[in-house]
Amino acid sequence: MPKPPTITDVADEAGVSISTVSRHMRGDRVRAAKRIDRAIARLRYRPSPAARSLKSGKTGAVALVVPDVTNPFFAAVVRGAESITAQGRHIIFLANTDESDDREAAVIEDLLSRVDGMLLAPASESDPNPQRLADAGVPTVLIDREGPSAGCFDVVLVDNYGGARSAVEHLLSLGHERIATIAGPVGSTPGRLRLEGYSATMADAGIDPPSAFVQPGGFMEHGGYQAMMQLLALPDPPTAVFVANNLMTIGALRAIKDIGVRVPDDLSIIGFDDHPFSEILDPPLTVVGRPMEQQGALAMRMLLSRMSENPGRMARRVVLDTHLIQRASCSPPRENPMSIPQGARALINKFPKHPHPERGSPDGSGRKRTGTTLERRN
Amino acid sequence: MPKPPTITDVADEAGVSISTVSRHMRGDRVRAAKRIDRAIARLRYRPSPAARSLKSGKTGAVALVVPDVTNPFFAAVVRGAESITAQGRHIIFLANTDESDDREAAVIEDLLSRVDGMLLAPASESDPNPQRLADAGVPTVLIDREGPSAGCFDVVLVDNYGGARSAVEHLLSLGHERIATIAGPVGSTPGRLRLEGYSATMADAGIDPPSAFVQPGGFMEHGGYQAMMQLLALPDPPTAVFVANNLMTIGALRAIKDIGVRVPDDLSIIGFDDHPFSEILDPPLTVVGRPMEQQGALAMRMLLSRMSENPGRMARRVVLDTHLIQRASCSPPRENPMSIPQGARALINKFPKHPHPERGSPDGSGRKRTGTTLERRN
DNA sequence: ACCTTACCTGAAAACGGTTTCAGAAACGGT
DNA sequence: ACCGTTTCTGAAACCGTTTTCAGGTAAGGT
Repeated sequence: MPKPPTITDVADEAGVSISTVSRHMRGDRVRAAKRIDRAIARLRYRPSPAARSLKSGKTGAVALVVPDVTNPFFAAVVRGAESITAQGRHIIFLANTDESDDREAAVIEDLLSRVDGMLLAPASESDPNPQRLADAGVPTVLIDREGPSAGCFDVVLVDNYGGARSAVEHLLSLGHERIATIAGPVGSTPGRLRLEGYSATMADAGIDPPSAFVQPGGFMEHGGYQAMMQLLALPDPPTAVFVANNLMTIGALRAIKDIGVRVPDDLSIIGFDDHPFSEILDPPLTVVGRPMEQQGALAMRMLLSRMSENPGRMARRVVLDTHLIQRASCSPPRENPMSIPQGARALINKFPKHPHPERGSPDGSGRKRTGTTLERRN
Repeated sequence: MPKPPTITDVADEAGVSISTVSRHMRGDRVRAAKRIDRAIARLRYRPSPAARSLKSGKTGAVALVVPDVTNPFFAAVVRGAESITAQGRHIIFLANTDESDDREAAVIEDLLSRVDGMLLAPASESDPNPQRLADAGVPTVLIDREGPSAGCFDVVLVDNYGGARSAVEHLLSLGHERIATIAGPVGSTPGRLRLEGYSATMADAGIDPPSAFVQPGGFMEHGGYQAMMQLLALPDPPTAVFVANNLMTIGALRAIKDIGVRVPDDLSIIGFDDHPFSEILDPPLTVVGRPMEQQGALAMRMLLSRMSENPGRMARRVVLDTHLIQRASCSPPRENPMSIPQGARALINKFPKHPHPERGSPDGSGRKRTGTTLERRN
């Protein structure tokens, strides 16, 4: 374990002072340039980031704080952000917050003094953490979600409202009226806006959906599962469902599969966020798509510019467009109301309002659909 | 932008020397403890990581270098690793290498002096980078892939060979003989071992598959797509395919869907690595599963212990078990050879051996299946 | 030769902590 | 009251850079 060489070693080797070496590294013209380069190469010298940032106050690092890297959307954001820093001289700290304000506070506290800037997807809109960052003077760009002090931060959003609207309008145009939604937490920007988009579009169409048609799913897979179960258990179930995020869509589709409902014959489904798998589902899933990697890349670009430019500049607010990707999970509603198989109804009733702890046992994964006896119901 | 308080400010405020403050922070008994705490709270003092690591030589950070966070497997690994450090006093640098040795070298060079340890999934087995880390004295744990100097590094693998074997044995037990595989790069540990598992199991069964039954897919989605196209174009196509990773499986399924082959009637499919979507595919996908988050968590635990314990300890090599998750994408082979629809054959021929640059145009995602009459429903 | 200007250089002072060292204060036993 | 311990303390050195400052040297004009 030979200790790494310092600038002093290089200076000695090259027969100059450390100041000269330092200047050479910075790019200044220096007489001994060649000798210094040789010394650096021979010694395999790398300047110490710690010493450097102690002196300069800059760390050369950027933090990226997201609720969950496992969510393909945030994975894409990470990738997009990373693709920008990769070319420049910044590296990325990554942290998960598990959608918790407290965890987020802890994470931020940790990262605060280690970075020159931060990309943050706040857990909720009431989250006080962005303000904390502002107080500490850390340049910050919010991703996908707005904070409580909206307007004070750079932020990169997508048109959640418009996306939801286009989804619901698509369903309306197919002739659906009994349209339900599985919504995210209203405390988060996407959760709130996608729900508002749904509600407004329904209202515009002159439809006042029953309150049970808005099911909270918490942006989690099992929440989507439960929510869909609730919808299917309704005496008068919807003919179409707009599921407001990718994870919940998986859960909802699992529920649909468990019950044996046919898509799109019995029920039309439209999700939010595309995924490679969406295309190979049967039927291929219609979704609201958005430029995910671009969202991350753009946010990182904005952060870098905010870090280098005048920091007092007005906050920028970018809203990216969504686009409807029509596949085959939506069709006109059937004339007769959908029928839920007998055995399935028992299964539905096993999932009442209260959240269940986790996804079922590992073995449950192989479960085949239940019986197929049909029972009319309205 | 009030400059953050330093230890000197705290010392002044508390009326002691900086040494005393420093000792108090470290946990030593100190008379002025209470006053110091008050000063710290009042000033919102946070010690500077830069100064700290300059003196101590420790950074409190750990690097996690993976080929691609967008791959659900690595996303899970990140999450697992993160769940371990979250409790302790380390934070994570994340970097993608895009499966390139060169990019990896650059990334590592950057990270080298900023971390106390590194978790690395090397791009290839001939990758010289782990050795570079060893030379630099950075504690390193390899994830999922072994380096050239196997045995010199701690490493957390899964039983790739056994997993592949169980997949192929499953197909054999169903009566298949014409079993093909879509393999990863043989230069990588999982690619090589999963292929070896396939080959050995076939040999044990007394079967010598034609060489065209081993299609390289490069662990990428479009590679899996092409590979499956190749297999389907064979005059005598396989009755079952073992796809050696998750991304390639998506591509393979897209190809299958595009051509209109029925699973499992025409072709049995088994993938490697489970995914929430696998369960809701039609038919649900049979896969070789493995504990992904645990793999990341375990690797991180090993790294932390290696960093704290005697660094000269023998390298540990952990191999985690895989498990077969039987769903519905495999069945006994049909008696008559599968028939490829006429129109589809033209499509197949559009994808010859040479790799195509990227996944088709963004708009291609909405493509409906080509004109075949094969409609399937159960 | 001499002075100016333009470069380039090395010594030294930061940056904000940790750690060593020697000494001061408190303590306990006689 | 004295001495030997133990516990606590502040001054100062150090970690590896960057940056300021005051020269020093070479080039250019007279």
